[in-house]
Amino acid sequence: MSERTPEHRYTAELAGRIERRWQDRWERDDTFASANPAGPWAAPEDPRLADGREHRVVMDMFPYPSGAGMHVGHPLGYVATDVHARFLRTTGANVLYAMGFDAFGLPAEHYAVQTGQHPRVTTEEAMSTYRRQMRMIGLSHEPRRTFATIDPDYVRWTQWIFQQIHDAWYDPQADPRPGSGQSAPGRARPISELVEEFADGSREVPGGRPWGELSRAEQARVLDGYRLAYVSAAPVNWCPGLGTVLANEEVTADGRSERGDLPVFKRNLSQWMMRITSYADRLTDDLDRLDWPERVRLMQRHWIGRSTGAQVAFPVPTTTGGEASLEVFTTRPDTLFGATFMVVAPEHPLVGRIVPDAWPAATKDAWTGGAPTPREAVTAYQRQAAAKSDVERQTEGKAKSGVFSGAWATNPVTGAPVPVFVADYVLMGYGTGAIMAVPGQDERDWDFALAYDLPVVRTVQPTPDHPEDQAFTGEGPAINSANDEVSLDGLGVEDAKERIIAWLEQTGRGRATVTYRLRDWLFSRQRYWGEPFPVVWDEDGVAHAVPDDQLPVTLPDVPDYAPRTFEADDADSEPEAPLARATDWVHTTMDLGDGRGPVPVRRETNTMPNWAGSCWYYLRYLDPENAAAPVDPAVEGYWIGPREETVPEAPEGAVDPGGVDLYVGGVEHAVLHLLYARFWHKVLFDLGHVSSEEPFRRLINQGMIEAYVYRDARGFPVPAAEVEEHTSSDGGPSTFTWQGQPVTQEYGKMGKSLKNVVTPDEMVEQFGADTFRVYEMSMGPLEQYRPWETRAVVGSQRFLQRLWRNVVDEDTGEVTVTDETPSPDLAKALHRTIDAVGSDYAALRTNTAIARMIELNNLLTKRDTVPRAAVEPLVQMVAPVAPHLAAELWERLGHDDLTYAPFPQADPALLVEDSVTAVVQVKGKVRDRIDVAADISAADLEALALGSEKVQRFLDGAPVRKVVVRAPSLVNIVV
RNA sequence: GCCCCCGUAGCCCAAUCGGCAGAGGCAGCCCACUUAAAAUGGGUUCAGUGCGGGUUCGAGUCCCGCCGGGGGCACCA
Repeated sequence: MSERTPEHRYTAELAGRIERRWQDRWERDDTFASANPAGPWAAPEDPRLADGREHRVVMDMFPYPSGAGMHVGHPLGYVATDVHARFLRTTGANVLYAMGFDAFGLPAEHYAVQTGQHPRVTTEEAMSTYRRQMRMIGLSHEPRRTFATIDPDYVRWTQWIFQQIHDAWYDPQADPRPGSGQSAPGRARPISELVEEFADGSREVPGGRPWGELSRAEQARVLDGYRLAYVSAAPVNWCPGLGTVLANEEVTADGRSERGDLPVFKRNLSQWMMRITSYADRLTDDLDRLDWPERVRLMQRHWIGRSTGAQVAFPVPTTTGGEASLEVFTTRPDTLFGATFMVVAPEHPLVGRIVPDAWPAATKDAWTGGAPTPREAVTAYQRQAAAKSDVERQTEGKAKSGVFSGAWATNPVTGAPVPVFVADYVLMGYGTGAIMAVPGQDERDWDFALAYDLPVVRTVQPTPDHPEDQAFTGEGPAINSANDEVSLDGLGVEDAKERIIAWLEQTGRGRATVTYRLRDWLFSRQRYWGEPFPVVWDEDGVAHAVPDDQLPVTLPDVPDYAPRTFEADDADSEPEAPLARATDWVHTTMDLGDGRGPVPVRRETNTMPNWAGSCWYYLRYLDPENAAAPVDPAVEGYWIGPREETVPEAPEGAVDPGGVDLYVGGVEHAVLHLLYARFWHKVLFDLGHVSSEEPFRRLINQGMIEAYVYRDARGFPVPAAEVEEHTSSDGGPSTFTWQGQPVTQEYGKMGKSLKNVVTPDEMVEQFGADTFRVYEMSMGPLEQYRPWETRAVVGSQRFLQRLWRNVVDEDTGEVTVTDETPSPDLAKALHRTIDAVGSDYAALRTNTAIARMIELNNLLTKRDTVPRAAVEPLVQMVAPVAPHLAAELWERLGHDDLTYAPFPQADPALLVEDSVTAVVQVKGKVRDRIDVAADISAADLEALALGSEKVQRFLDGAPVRKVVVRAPSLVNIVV
């Protein structure tokens, strides 16, 4: 700083002093504490809980604290929610704004392995960096509501919720809970109610034997078929390079791990699953009742992938002389007459029972794969398919391979024999794992029919211009679709579907059905740094919940917490849980409360995925110190219970699902965290623990702040901060150099390896936190991606400096405002600004709010004196974005804390104009402007416009055909 | 291949219902202050809205077709 800088100029240095002072004061005074109506913090006398006062829960997706700390992109959403929370406090609402940490997970474990420290130590360090940075930029989180997912008290309730889910089953016939907005039956119920129904015979036990005759282990196995959290040996995604199994949502389309980009293999492993598929309908339907970005709702709908169609039975003889029923799922039952062959997945369980000893007479050479018998052909094909990784299947593209099973099924509508093929383009995990192939109307089936010389029957009339050599997947009248009992000929696709389903149901050959792309959620991981399952196994191999008084089950210390990883493509490796190494911890005795007394047990050694902690943290913010429940029901109902009014675009008559009022976070969680959390929340709703049906009522995806990357001639990134720009004189594009060498510019993410990271710490140091906040908020709409440009930050600093100077003399530090009454023009400008800024804040249009405030501030700057009555409301308006500066000015202006000072009210009388400038157009082009009274009548305005000299000149005597008048602003004359 | 989002000054962005293309910021240029520079203050230049059609009295905004950028899904029967 030069000695010539005025002593009281709003510099980064002064800003820093002001900011630290107010941060200390807010902390000391507990300024941002919100009021709870019940639970351990009940404060019913708090005025904010009075009738008619609003309440709002505002939150961000909590961070996963990495050792590197935040760069300027991370706090974008945090600043936006902070601005909104601060604004809402000035409207009198009880505002809950809190932040915690998502602290379990693989990166923390990796980082810990690298640094040789326990993950808890490195995680705590990272969290304290984040806390420092969040305090530094003035986020108004409520300190007493913070926690981390690794806190034992939090883990205790995560484990408790797991047990609730484990001890529940989904009854598709059960009535929804009262108050629910569900349109169809279905609800989770306690598993004890299922046991009662089995025991008293009101529900048949699968397998047919009476419940009492089943052994403990047999009963457990039956219940596993119902529990919402269960152990299954189904094929799962095994990632040897990470040493853990992964959920479908964590595997990319090309069969690699989302984290680390390593190969993933399908393996049959015994793992914990969550029965999220039971909620598929509600998870799809209830999206309509949420105020979420359309693309996120679309992504969830696609992920759940509900499709309606029919299940149809094709009879097929078995090798033992009997008859089996090969069930297929189709979305096009109207094309059943064109089903000329069938395809089953290589893993289909029926394959073993239908493959004959010898090739039947009609077998074509191309069908056998060169094998002497069907059994050999099928076995060879199965082996070949199993050895293929998903990556290989991908690279093979759409070329169809397969082999004839030797079996002929019967098309139930035509009675014709159809050959059954085994091919890997049919997936065991979708539908029934078997399809009826209709080459005439399906491209994949067409390709297969072509490759294996199979007949094609068109059952939908193609359009005249449709090529002969392609499947026709469009709409058209049915053809070739009749038997003695039913005819679809001439019907459109929808009508044909309806008629054939009716016939199938009448004759017992099939039924309408719904199928989903969504699979159950694989919930166990082979890693150390996660929540231990609150589960032990007894000597019968039965899983038991750890009794409630022994929660939380805490992580044991192990000699080596690193996951056991393997060569990335070692598909045959076996997962190995790090907790299994803590043998003293694993083998213990426990009284399971079933009358047996203490028995030897083995602890579950898998841990939960890190999604577990983020599935319910928003609930814990509401009541973080409750020792009796995850959240007091009265507290939950107050904060996030259903509202009277629905979200803006909810369907007519919908019931509001409740949930957090504003949730801001990245779109990368569209089908992971956001789907999982919705699922848990619905289970908790069904079991009566919460009154809301959804966790997040309104969601906004904040955009990402990106940055330019500069590369030298070798393509290596150079430090972006040291690059010099050279503008060209002829208006062409700029060139860039680093240390005299030419470098290229590209646009991308901010990252350490790209040498373009800018940290909030640097920005606060150079400009102050308020300037940093104003800059981030003025860059554009919250949802937008935008490039960071450090040299542009000075614009925000100038704004705050000018505001400061409008109140405080830079040389003396004296407050200079006057008590004069603002001129009518200034008063109008002020009230228009108040009106616009208020609605902009409410709608989270902070960028335009800031532009309005700059405009008003520039107006004040031009004046010789600044009236107190004009600048005080401006200080209040600026407070959400620049809270420290505003608090300081507010105090210097002679007031107390402004956190809860009511937002300025616009005087409606000052919003209306006495006169306006009306535009007169001739044929849509502006030809004149005239000042008219704001309440001028259409007829008067038209007369004025037609009388305009300029207009007459442009009309040039041409007859007027039509005059469009939009009083008082516009007239358009058409000739 | 299918689906979704976005293209407005050199750059970031405004423009409630279809009604004057410009609120705000950066950069550039000019001026003041300064021995000078920085900082600060004042002023100012700059686009007809990616391209081509259409609807309309009137289109950045609505419709159709392209082009470019970003994202999601991808043998899902």
